[in-house]
Amino acid sequence: MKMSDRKKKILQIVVDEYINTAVPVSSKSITEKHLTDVSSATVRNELASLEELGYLTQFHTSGGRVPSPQAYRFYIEELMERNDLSESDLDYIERAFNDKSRDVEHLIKSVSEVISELTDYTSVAITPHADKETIRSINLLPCGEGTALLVIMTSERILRDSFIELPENMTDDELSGASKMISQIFAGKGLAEVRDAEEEIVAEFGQYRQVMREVIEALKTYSRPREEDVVLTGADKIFNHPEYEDIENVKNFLTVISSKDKLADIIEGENDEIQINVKIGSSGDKDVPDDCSVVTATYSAGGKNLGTYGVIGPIRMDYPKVISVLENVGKALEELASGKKKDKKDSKNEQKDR
Amino acid sequence: MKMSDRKKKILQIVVDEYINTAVPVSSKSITEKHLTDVSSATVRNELASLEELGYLTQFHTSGGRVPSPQAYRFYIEELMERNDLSESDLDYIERAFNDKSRDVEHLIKSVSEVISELTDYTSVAITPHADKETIRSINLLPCGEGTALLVIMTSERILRDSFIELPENMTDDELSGASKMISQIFAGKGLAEVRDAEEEIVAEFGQYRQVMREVIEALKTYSRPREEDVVLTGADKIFNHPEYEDIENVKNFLTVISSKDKLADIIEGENDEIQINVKIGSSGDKDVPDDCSVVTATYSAGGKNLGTYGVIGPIRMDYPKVISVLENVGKALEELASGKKKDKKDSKNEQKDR
DNA sequence: CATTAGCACTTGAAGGTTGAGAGTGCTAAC
DNA sequence: GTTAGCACTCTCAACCTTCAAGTGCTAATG
Repeated sequence: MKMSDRKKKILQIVVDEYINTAVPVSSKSITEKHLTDVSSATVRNELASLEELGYLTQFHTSGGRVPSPQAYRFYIEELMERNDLSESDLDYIERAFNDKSRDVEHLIKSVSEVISELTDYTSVAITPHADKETIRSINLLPCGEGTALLVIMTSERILRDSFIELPENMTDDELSGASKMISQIFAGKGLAEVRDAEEEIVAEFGQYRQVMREVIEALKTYSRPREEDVVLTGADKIFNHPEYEDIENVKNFLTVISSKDKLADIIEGENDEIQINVKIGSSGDKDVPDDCSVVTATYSAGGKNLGTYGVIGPIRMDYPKVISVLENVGKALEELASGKKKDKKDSKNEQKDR
Repeated sequence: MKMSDRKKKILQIVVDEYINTAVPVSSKSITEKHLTDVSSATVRNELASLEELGYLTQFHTSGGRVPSPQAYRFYIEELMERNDLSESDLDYIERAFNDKSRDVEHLIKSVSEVISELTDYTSVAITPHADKETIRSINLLPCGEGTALLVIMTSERILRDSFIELPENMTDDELSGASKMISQIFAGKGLAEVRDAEEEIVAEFGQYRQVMREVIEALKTYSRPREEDVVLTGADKIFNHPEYEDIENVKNFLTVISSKDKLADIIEGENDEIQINVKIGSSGDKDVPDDCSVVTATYSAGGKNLGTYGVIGPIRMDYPKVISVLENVGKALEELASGKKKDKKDSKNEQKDR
């Protein structure tokens, strides 16, 4: 059955209304507030039909109707009206990113905060996956007791959280020599590439074979997002939404967000080329709770991936608002990145508008 | 009024029982399970007296009695019986710390996990405060686009999360020069000392004044614990305890733990010399929720501070278990630290037993 | 043939009643 | 000082009733 325009209109009203009020919507309320030119009986017929099509559900026969996940998807695809952010919201974004963006790790935190604050949902962010980046240089800094700090500069950022064990009696000078040598060999190679080619590389390496092996070992820890790469902000925001008066929902939610591993899986989706990605309920096979939606966006500026950001919250989410915020934050980041580069080096990035 | 031995005994029974069952305890249950040689009426008299003394409270006249915060304090001071950990728990601790303790940041995570797992409460940990440490060396690594990574080696560990902005056109060689110079001047000084002496130091510094200023600026961020220094594990564990069936309690709890700042304040107490520290309810003026207890321990080995660890949970906490776990984890850490040092350098740390 | 008025029907939420069960406080006896 | 016994209080669950909301259906209407 084809959806008539009126059906669409009614579905849109239901979703809008339910998002705003969290109360199942009745035929009467529709005719009173939005569709004053038909009677509630007519709307009832349409509602019954929409229910048959799988867009609406009722908890019990006298309780009004609630959109199904399918309805939300349709709503986002075709029905939703973008509403612009308020002046104050735009201001807030403007002021939030002045010069904090020194590196991805810091940036990610403030962006995540902004998103959570403006949307009133819990925000999750994850740094871009290091695997695809190429190594620019490798530094080994002595730090006493036979260990060294490994600092890897990649094309995109700095990785600095690994320690390696040194052979006995290695002097600082030898370490510095090894550091330079390794750096030269790895420069220009991809992180994943080095990890996988392991044996050959170590073999052709003489004196510093052990150090080399340790370095490669350390590189392996970057194949998965680390805990530090996943940022969570505003977990307590869920209590602003009535679905979380129910302890079971809170339990679900908290269980998911207390594992950074799970979080990483959830928001690190296939959203490489897609700008904004919406997962509703258990749509995917991932371990998103049935009653949650996740909206994510991957930002990049000047070819540089700036991470994936998103919100996680109830299915009854204010999608227009969330999507607006994500879009506007994205714009602001692009401007910041390209503007900054221009200031410093006269970059050739053209402004991207959508 | 002086507490008779029997009163103490009864109070102990009440606290033990309530900790285990979470159900208000009645005079009858006491005489049935523990004090079989007196009648329930006698116990009732004692209970009434204990209530008058402020150790017990009743919700309603027929609901059995519940220990007050005061009772828990007394219990911990005088009544509690330490029970040894089970073999499997000891094993678990044993296996948990093999060679993960490469540096405090990593150590803190695994220790926190162990504590949460064994106690079944949410665990919080915080790295030692950098302020008291002395600087061993300072390294500036170039990382493109006019910025440098600042790596500070202190007496205790490595701080490596700051970036500083470089003057225009500074070459890598110049940077390396500045790095060495700054390192020499700061070596041996305390972190706080350098921060506070700011102006004098900068003044007597010539060529690299701007870099210097940036370095000091960066040092300032270590005066407070950073988000990365606070680790939270097992937040979802609270649902294993019946007090958190109540949404209000969950709300309180989640609000506190979702701010790393607040968490830091809570567990970073005055427990410098005290081994184990227990805060019950709103005993202090801190922002511990009224219905929460916090038990913390600060570990050190060989004069090296290893951080503060603890659990946060309901007032009705299994103190004997928690304290045992904290003690045993502490022992294991000491052994690990001294054992390791012995392996490597034949350290002179004598084994500390208690 | 789509629309509508009208009405019976279903359901949950709120409020009240009741009885059972638990636990205490008190008193009088030992 | 201890205890048996009993009246009293309070909660909890079950049950009922009433009320309001909202629907589905039917028959009338243009």
